[in-house]
Amino acid sequence: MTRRRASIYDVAKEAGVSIATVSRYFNQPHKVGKSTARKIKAVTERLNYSPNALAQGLVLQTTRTFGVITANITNPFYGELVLAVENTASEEKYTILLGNTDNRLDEEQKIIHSFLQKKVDGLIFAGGRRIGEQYNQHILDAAQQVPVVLTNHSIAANNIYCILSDEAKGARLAVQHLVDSGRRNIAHIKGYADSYATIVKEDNYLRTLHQNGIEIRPELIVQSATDDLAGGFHACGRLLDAQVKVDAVFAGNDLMAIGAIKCLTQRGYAVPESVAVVGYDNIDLCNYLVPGLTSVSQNIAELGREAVRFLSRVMNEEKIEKAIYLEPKLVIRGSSS
Amino acid sequence: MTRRRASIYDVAKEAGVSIATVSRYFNQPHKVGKSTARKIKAVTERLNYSPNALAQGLVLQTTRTFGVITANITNPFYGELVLAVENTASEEKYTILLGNTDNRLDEEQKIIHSFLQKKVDGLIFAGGRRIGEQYNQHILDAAQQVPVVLTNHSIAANNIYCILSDEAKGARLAVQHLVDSGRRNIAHIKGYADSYATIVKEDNYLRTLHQNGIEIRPELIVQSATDDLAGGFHACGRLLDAQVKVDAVFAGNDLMAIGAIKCLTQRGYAVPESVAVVGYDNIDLCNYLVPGLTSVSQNIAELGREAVRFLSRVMNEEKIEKAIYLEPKLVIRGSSS
DNA sequence: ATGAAAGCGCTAACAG
DNA sequence: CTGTTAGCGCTTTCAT
Repeated sequence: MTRRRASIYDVAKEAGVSIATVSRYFNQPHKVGKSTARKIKAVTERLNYSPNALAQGLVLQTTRTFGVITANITNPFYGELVLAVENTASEEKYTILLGNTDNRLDEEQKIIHSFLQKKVDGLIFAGGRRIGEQYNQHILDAAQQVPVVLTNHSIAANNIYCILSDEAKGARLAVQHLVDSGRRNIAHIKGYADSYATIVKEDNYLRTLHQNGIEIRPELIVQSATDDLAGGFHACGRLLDAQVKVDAVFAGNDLMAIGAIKCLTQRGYAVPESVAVVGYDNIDLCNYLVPGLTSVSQNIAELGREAVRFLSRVMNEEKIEKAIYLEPKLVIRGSSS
Repeated sequence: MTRRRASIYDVAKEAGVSIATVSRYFNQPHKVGKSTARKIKAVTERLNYSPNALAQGLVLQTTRTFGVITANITNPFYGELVLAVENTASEEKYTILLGNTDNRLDEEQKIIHSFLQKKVDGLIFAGGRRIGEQYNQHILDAAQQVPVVLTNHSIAANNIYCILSDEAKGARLAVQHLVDSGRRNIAHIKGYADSYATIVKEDNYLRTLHQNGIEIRPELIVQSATDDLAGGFHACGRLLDAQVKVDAVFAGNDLMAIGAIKCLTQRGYAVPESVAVVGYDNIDLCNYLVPGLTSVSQNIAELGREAVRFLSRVMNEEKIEKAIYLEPKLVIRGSSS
């Protein structure tokens, strides 16, 4: 049923040449005689031969495989990111191993370990990272063995490359927009407390309010248990339970924003009339919600493309910068105007 | 910077034993003496050694890697499916390679080829497959080498296993629900014309109308160019342009339904008051839309889990059925009542 | 309980 | 232009 595939020996024997010549036929065709090449080609096709990547990997010390580690692939933000990564990788003849951490450190460690054992040529951490030494150590360890790319997270170390969209600016754009629309009671739904992105966003939420001379009210900042639909929904519920005056919500990402809108609507608040909502990430879905969701665009496709580029340039031993920055952009839709 | 990792030889030398013993320590620990084991353990930790999976794969003829091929990972349906697959695979110590075909046959072929070359132990096709011989041939070829699992698509052949949710029944549930709610002008937005799922759904849409004595009007069936948000939006636009009387829409999947709702709302139709909308897949998002989206549930998590189970049971040479069926379930929400 | 050696499939000197 | 051979890192008989 699953019979052994032809090996390079089978091809060599059938074609009446040595395995070295067969190998050359695939890797340095110009070094093979015309007629020999023809023979090998014929046999290759007849036997449906193609080189065993495991054996190649063993001798070449490269697998043309990248490991992609994501927090939650069901979040379209990561879906779009992984898509871009896969597409770019595929163009450059790389393949990707996908791991999902579910935001759990032990899972992440297991995945890294298994990817390294499988000899990936590089690792891409697709966002969602936490801050704190314990979260960095195994990244640093991994970087001892393969180049590592971090998206929206920064660790300064050898062999670690970062792609940062300026989330500080993004958060300011979002909050300033709400202020400019006349909102003064702007709540903030935060993602994971110890995530880099969360801290930056909250910081700039506070900063922007302050700059506009708006009083900061701690009760307007709610922590979401998870950074997804359910998280946003429940966080918003707690906000409203507290009976504070709210006329706008800035959520840490689009899913939480959508969850918040659901909650607001259920409780009779009109969006955007009584409460304006702004999300973050600008996933494709924002365009198709009713009303459309105002959000901060991260240029997800470019994020993914650059992640792969970093790695493949390291592979090619090109000289490269340690980090690049992508500009965020506010996209205004119906949920806030 | 990326220095060579310790090999089994390094460990053997440091521990003063042969490589065979080190290998046994990892694979058949009971065959290794207590004190020898202690020595090896110490060296292993000091050298941070772990076996090279490439070399293991080469000799063991198994990689503990499955290839997962998806049409469009940004669709949360596939996201949730891949999540379930990844989780289950991880539990069973497997790792997954992810490929995205973007619904293109040539891409699919390239991915299959590359996965087989990397010696995956099995292949999972996560939905979105087309009908037609040219779409089946390379699946059949692949099944010559590794077990193949198809979700929501059926090919009867050796080494191919199918997980089918009864989409015929699902479609009937959806349409019957609309009929029962008093709708008589039920439109259908179809996905890719040559996809198995599309054909089954349209067929049962027609059948259900017929059984209820409702006249079938071909102009109520619109073909979407892509089975995503934009596709649903534009297909619905064409439907409305035609000025036909419509009081309900059954879309081939949730994304198309969401796109349709956006279109309807933009043009002043109230959902569900003037037009009811039902989707398919019941992605998590359905719960959080305003109004909630009525949809047919596929039990995505079970779909993914079973896919991996099939493969791992084949690996363990267990006897297994060729196909299993999952029951669909209608989940009624605000978009239709 | 342990070691020697063959072999998994391939690439890259090196020699001719 | 082509063949021989060592070696990538590992598992597994077969001896001892």
